[in-house]
Amino acid sequence: MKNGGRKKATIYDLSVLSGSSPSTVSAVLNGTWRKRRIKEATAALIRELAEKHQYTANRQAQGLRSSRSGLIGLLLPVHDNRYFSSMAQTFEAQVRARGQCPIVVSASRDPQQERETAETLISYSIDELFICGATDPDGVHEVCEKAGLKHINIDLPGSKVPSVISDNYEGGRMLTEAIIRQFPADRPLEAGELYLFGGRNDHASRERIRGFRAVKRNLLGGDPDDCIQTTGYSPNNTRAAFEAFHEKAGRLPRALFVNSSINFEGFLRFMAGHPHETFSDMVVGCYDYDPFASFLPFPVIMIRQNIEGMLAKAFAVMEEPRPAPVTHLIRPELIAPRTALTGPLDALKDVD
Amino acid sequence: MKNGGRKKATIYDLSVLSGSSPSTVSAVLNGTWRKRRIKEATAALIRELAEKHQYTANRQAQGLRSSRSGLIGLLLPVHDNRYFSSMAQTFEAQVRARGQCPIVVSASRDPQQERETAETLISYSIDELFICGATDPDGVHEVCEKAGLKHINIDLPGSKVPSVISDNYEGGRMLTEAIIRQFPADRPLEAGELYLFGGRNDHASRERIRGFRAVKRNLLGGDPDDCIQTTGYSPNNTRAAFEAFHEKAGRLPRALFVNSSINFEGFLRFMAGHPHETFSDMVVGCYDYDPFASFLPFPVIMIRQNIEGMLAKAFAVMEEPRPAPVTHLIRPELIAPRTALTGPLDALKDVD
DNA sequence: CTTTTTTGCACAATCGATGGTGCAAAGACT
DNA sequence: AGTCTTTGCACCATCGATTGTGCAAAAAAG
Repeated sequence: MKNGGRKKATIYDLSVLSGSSPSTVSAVLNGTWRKRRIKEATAALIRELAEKHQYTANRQAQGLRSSRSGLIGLLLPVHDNRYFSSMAQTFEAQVRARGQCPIVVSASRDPQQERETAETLISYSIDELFICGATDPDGVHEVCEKAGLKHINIDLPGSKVPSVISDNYEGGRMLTEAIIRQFPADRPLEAGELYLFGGRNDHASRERIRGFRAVKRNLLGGDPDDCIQTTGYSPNNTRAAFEAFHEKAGRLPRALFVNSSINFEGFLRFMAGHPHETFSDMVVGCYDYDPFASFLPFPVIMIRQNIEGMLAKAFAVMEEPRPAPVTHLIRPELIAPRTALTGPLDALKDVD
Repeated sequence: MKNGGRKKATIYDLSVLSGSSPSTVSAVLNGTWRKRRIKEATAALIRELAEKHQYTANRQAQGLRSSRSGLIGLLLPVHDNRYFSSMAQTFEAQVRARGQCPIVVSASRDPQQERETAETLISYSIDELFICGATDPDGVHEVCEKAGLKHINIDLPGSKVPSVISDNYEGGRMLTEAIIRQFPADRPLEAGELYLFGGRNDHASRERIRGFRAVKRNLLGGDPDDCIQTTGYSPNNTRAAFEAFHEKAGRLPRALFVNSSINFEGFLRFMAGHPHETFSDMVVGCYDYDPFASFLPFPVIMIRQNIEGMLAKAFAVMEEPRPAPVTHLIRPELIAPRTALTGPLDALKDVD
């Protein structure tokens, strides 16, 4: 142990050791030293000492002085879901690439928790906030606005700042069409056999449903309201809806459009209580991609939202000086059954 | 907009407004005011003003003064995986319940990135660090130790501080036995038909393999080395191992023990290139639980690690004054095929 | 009406880094 | 040698909250 091994070195420590003033040390270590006409030799000495004593700047002190922290926040509904956790993974990589520190938190889709979480992040002087899948983006906006914090919406749009979201209408169309086309010409799907389950009254669900209805009407004709069951996002409510349907109709629809992978988990819970045969001839489309879901015992067509695309766009928009509060749509991708895509995990090197 | 709507109020602002000194305001707002014998009326006035002006403390300033930040870190290998994202979700809840702010970051299973990430967190003066699934826990330990940061290992053990991990040996035994018992008595599994794929030379893999061998030897007899294929954690390497096996043997083993859900993703990639029939009579056991994986077209027996249990234990150990650097084992749970468990998501209320 | 005690609070130093300002020493120029 | 520049750096206030210390005014005791 070269140094005391205990407390972290500060610019004051280096100042004493180098015989320079703290401000000189600071300038050398934060890169502004040329502007301050510090001699190359002085700088070299200080850098060497910093290295030797493993100096790292105290970010709290830096942040206090500059009212910036180097932290970039991502506010998620939940972590444990492939869509959002991929979002977190990709976000981290992009923030790191910009030399800042990502901080990812979830707020449970609860408007109040969303606002409180934003407040907390603000108290740490985060520099920017990406609001992903928020139930009340404009509520979070208020909080950010008041603190002068730059922010942007992802996945679900707000009205006060720019939003970057999945093209849910187009995705809903693609998925619906793929479901219908999955059936053979000699026994085609009929209008009463295609149901949508899941989602609630948020922008994403509404747009997906709009796409669903448009294509369904076009290809199959009629579309009575009971073909659409908005169950909310809770797996258990979704399961209950399937149970109720099955109870009443004596069977499941031949084809399902499931609003999200979280709703799909509700379907799994239903599956657990029913034998294989119940699902043997059905086709399921799910808005969201999960590799394991793609290999279930019936054809599962999935929509993979373009997470990298959305985040890249969001970062780009963030850099604009005064971006207009418009909504940018990013096209998602249709994934055929039994497809295992590569993901952020593949970027890792696998040491042994 | 009642206040200026721009900058955040500070204790100095409230000091002017209330006619008290900044230190009095500070004491009132951080709860130490009784100790300082501040009058009830004064405190009430200040609280009222704070409320009115939506005062929130600047955590950077607080942290600078106290060299604590209220941040509790969780260092993960990756986000986008159900096991680790559930870990993140549960961690968040536990930290929030303690009135602190969770900060979750990933370090890609790369020893150097692990250390650098820890350094970064330290520069923000985090108060505690939970090191989960680190490739080099003792390396991270060095960094924490030097900064005087309390820390603990989860999921993979280190030797310098306490560790709380899954009982991988017992889990490996349970899973192996369940796989073997899944086969009917009239056509039992034979020794040469049970293979283990995935994992590498880390503690978890070694213990699982040890459990696998013990049970296999006991129930089926012999266990040649080629029944164990440690492919690392990369999905693509895992896939390649399956391809190679299939190429050589002309078929897959009847039974598989897959080391983790990430390795299972490698198996999915293999599956994508082969027809259904290839898997029709096989049984797969996977160390990790994923709800979708549980419903694949063949029996999938899974191990659900007790995440809540591990974290609860870890928090408990953290509170001990000088905990011994021992490893605490938490028993995982065997999950039968076609099981959809509830998870952290179910704690959310689903508003509409 | 003093002396002692208690109450209620203000003052000022401090945490570590930053950046504006000022000033001595060295060099350039007349 | 005297004036003007340039170089190289030190000094000090500042960011917002915390905390040890000190000291008036009020209350209690004598």
